[in-house]
Parts: sequence; structure tokens; C-alpha cells
Amino acid sequence: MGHSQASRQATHARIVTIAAQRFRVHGLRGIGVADIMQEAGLTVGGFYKHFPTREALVCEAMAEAFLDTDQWSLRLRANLRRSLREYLGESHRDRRENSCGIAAFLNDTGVSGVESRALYTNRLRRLVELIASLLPEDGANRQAKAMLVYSACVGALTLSRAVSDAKLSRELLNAVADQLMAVIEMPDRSPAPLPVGEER
Amino acid sequence: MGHSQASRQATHARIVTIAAQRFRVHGLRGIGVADIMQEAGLTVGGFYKHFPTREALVCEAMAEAFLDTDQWSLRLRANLRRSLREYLGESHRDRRENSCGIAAFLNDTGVSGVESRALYTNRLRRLVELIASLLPEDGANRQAKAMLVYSACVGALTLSRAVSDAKLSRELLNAVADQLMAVIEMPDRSPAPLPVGEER
DNA sequence: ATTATCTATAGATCTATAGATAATGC
DNA sequence: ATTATCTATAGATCTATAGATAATGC
Repeated sequence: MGHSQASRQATHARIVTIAAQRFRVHGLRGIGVADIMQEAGLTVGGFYKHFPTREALVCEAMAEAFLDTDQWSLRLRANLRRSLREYLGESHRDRRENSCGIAAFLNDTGVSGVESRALYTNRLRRLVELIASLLPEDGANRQAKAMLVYSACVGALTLSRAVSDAKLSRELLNAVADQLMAVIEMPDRSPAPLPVGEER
Repeated sequence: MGHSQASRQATHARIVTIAAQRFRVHGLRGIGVADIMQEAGLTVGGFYKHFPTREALVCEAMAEAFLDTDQWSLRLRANLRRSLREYLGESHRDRRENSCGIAAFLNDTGVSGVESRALYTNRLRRLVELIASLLPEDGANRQAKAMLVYSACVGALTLSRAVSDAKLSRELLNAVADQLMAVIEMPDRSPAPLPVGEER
């Protein structure tokens, strides 16, 4: 049994780190407190001396997962195109435990608490703003284009994980990466109006 | 207690229809057999006379959910741009029970069985091919552009559902829809090569 | 003495099965 | 007689809590 205050903090951090990995691999609902504690070399009982509820761990783990996003943001700033290709790489697709939290928790924020969902929302907003600031043009639709770029990245990455065909998975990643390079260079144009005479 | 063979088949169909809705709302792991049976006006016990396992229901429900995708495919054929705007509309975002199964099951195929995952994969492949055939150009990268278009649609739709900020949610949908209209018109270009002197 | 962790378990929930009940269909 | 559905429950799993144990730190 460990006991010192220092070891307590180290234990807490270890639980959060493992949770940040496991939640990204299995989803927020896909793994239990007991499994996370076991992987941290502990037993279930001690969990609630570290966290008031499971949701508290979800929040801390999400924040920890977003530290990887901070790293990626730095690389984005240094080289937008290369970072997008990295995001759409097979390595990122396969190493889920350290992959993008926005993609990993995409379909789980509805069942998580308001706090973790707010964390998620703010992180997405910051990412879109960052990408917008890095786009070459100066147009008013910079932000719109950033939303397209990031939506396509998240969509292609998660789709490439969802399919059972390795070739299709690879094609999705490569095709979207290639196309996004062209999109980044695409000149501004006002949104195409709906053709007249057609109804919703 | 219902009993006739006709009512048995009607019951089976009702269970599948409700499951196809509930699974899209709550995810494949988010709702149990008992709840689905209750909503069908039945009790748990009868379930396994209709389906050998829960996964069998998942497969049938997925196929049923894809019937809505068939409908959408027809509208796609009739009007690509309008159908993409419909996909990225607030109504599609909010009426999850009849929404796109590809988006709904995006992060769940990993835990579902091989059969449902194959269903998912084939459906995605067909959708990408359909969109490619509808793009105005004739270029060799038609399929790549279709992958971009559909990835962006799936990404924007799921992100718009994941965030807790209504304004950001709306902006994501509208911005990506607008940008995709421009992307569809975008002329072919060979994939931008990596700038020299930069390493992965 | 305090407290970090462990053992054990309560209570909820989920999949699946066993056996009873009641309507269909020969 | 057959069978579609129901009641009841076994067995697994998950969150959370109670009480015991053993190392820290005054």
C-alpha cells in the first residue's frame, strides 16, 4: 500500500493518464473504472478517494487527452499542410491511445456531463480558430474554410477507423489529405446560391 | 399475448424499426434489449425467440437504418447540392432517430460484430461511389473529391451534434455546406507535393 | 493520528435462459 | 399440439460505499 502525499499525487496522475488513453481507445462508455485502476496497478476501492465520481475522471482525462492536441497545435502552427497529412496518416489512425480527442469523443459528449462537453466545445472552437489563422488567404470566409478542413479531417479519420476494409481506409485518408491541399489553395467565392425553381 | 404468424412478423418488424431509431439516438452500446422491447410494447423474455443474439438485432437495425440512406441516395441523384445542404441541415442534426446511419454508428463499429461492420463498410463505399458519379467534372480524382465531400459532411454533422454551443453548431453546418458548394466546382489539380526540405 | 489503498459488497443494469401462460391452427 | 409472449431469474458487469489494513508524518 502506497501512502506518501507525493505518491498520492503520482498515483492520481497515473490514473488520469491511463484513463486518457483507454477512453480514447474504447470510448467514454467503453471501459470501466475497475479496468483503469487495474491497469494503474491499483484496485477499485481507492478510486473514489481520488475522484468524487466517474464523470470527474472523464473531465480530467479529456483535459489530459487534449494535451496531445496542444502538441499538434504547435506543429500545425509550424506547418499546416504537413500537420494535416500527419492527422490523416495511418499512424494517427492506428495509435488511438494518443490520438485526437475531438475525433475519439465525437459520439460520446451526449452522454458525458456538461463540464466535459464544454471542455470539448471550447477545444474545437480553438482548433478551428487556429486553422483559420493559418490559412494562406485573407478572405472573410477563412473561418468557414477552416471548419471545412477540420470537419473533413475528423470525418475521414473516424471513417477510416470505422470501415473493415484496409484499402478503403487508406484511400479515405490519402484522398482527403490530397483534396484538402487543393482546398487550402482554393480562392474565395461567395456561397453558391440555391438554383431558382427548386424547393427544399 | 399476441400469437398469429402474421402478428409475429409484424412484431419482429416493429422491434427492428424501433431498434433502428434507438440505436441511432443512443449509439449501439447506449440502449439495451429490454428498453427496445418495452418501447415495442413487449417484455424482454420474447426477444430471443426473434433474434439469436443482440448482435443479430444490431445487424437488422443497421440495415433498416440504411433504408433512410437509400431514400437520401435517391434525392442525391436528383439534386446533389440540395441533398448535401439537407444533410447539413439542423433538422437532420436534431432528428437523430431517422438520421444518417453512417454518422450515427461512426464510433461504434469497433465494438459491433464483423457482419454489421461489413454492412457499414459496403454502405459507405456505395455512397462515395454515388457521390463521385454525381460530381460535375470527369477527372480521375472524382472519387477522391467524393471522399472529401462525404467526410466533411459526416464530420460536420457529428461535430455539430457534439458541441454544447448552439451557435457554433449552426456555423459548422452552414459553413461546411457553403464551402462544399465551392469544392464541387473546384477544378482538378494534381495533389500538392510536399515542400522540399521538410521532413515528417 | 491520519490517510492511501485494499477487500468485500450493495445496488443497478444488461444479456440470455428456463419455465409458465394463453392464443393459434391442425 | 404448437408457439408467441410473459414472468422470473441466473450470471456478468459496472458505479459507488463501508470497513479493514498498513505506511506516513506530527
